[in-house]
Amino acid sequence: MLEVNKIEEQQERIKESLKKRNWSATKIALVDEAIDLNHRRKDLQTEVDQKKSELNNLSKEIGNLFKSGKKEEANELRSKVSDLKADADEKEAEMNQVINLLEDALLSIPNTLHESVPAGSSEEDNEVYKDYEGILPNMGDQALPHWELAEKYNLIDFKLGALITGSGFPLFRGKGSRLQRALITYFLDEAAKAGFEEIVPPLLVNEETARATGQLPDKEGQMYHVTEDNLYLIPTAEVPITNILRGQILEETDFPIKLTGYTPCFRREAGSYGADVKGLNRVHQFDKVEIVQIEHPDRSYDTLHQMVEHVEGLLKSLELPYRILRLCGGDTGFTSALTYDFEVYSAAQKRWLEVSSVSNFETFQSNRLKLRYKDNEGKKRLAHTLNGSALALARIIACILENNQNETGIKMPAVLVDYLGFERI
RNA sequence: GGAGGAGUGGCAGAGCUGGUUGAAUGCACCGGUCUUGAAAACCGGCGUGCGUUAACGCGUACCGGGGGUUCGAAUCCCUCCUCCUCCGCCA
Repeated sequence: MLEVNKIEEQQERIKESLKKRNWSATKIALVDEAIDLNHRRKDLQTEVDQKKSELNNLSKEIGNLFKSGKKEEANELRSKVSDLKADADEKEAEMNQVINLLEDALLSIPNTLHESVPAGSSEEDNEVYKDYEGILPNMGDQALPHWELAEKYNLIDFKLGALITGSGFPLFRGKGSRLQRALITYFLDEAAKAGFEEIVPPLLVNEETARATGQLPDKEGQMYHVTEDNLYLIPTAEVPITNILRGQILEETDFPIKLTGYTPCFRREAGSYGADVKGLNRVHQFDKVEIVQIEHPDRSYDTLHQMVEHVEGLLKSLELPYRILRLCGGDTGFTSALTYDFEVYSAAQKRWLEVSSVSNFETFQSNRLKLRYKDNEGKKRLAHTLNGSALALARIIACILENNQNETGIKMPAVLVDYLGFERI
């Protein structure tokens, strides 16, 4: 959520950013509405405070009168105060109404984009920030897509997953599960080497937590909701891990805070269909190692690029063809100011699959989180939050299987061999 | 799940027969005096949000969250959450 004061100060910049996100003029008017509501809120606040002040003074007077035994006078004043009170209550109710409207308006305005974000409406307009440097593998027509390889070598059973739960819940087995576990451990080890503290967070979160990182209300329908207890299954480890810092006031020397965690991620993915959801391309449950950083505003973009490098290092070590995209305005997430996506080339499907998304949220999350730090002058300021997948497993597995296959089996990336205990499937 | 107890400022800990209590006191912290320096001692300061102000400041709200009673609530009532103790159940 953007800070109200910032909206007023930077309204032109914010409106430009909304245009980049492909917002219509009528929707952009929301910014003016928010500013207007904020003015009304301030006016009402002043009025309410005044009335309350009056009320407080009279109440004190009544107290004093009682104390000094002037009961009649006290009672007389008491009846007079009632009207004033009703008046103040009414104004306060009005103010609360305005606050709610303002809140709604603020919640529906996405983060302000970084200046480097290209304009555009959909993924077609994303900028290739770093293209693949080699020649894309050509496996020929006999190459099998990963779901066929998975069946051939008994690695993943999609039918069993569907039987037990439903489609989009793959069941890994044998060397398939082993590969899964090897990747998780490898990614966590690499994150640890890069200085990230490992976290095992809860997989269900409450409403407040989901709100603080911006999943609510924006992605309400994307999360599985346990209504009985009003808890949500996490769509990413970002949610519980970033919330670790909720409400904290940091010292400048605490930066950077680097956290990582492996969790399964649950996503309803309502509305997806076709080739997009075939095999591991898009599933309701997948595993992911997430990296989260809390940074000083002056350094958050350097940090973003370090995180990009970290992810890049992982993909290089796995010997997968990858490219990096800078997301355009229309494709950048609601909460993000700048997002880099990583895609790996799935050689049998002959398509790029997204495996990581690295974002700087600037103060958009920390405003909701109330995550601040004391600057040199002792003033409290909002910190910047960042996160990235490092990495999301399902599609990585799809690519490893497809890209490394030949007639006799599938070769495992060298960095995984020690974790796996075998070189080939 | 059942019974009981508790949640107050960075921490500890008063207040809880409703009325200068935003909150005693101690510790911690910051500034000063003293000292060659430090410690001790002494003096002063020391929460946050919102509104207002050029600023000093002033107003308002906040004593786990929400709601209620009252002219007035940290103090009374309801409800939810969390923690502790005991019982039950259980990986």
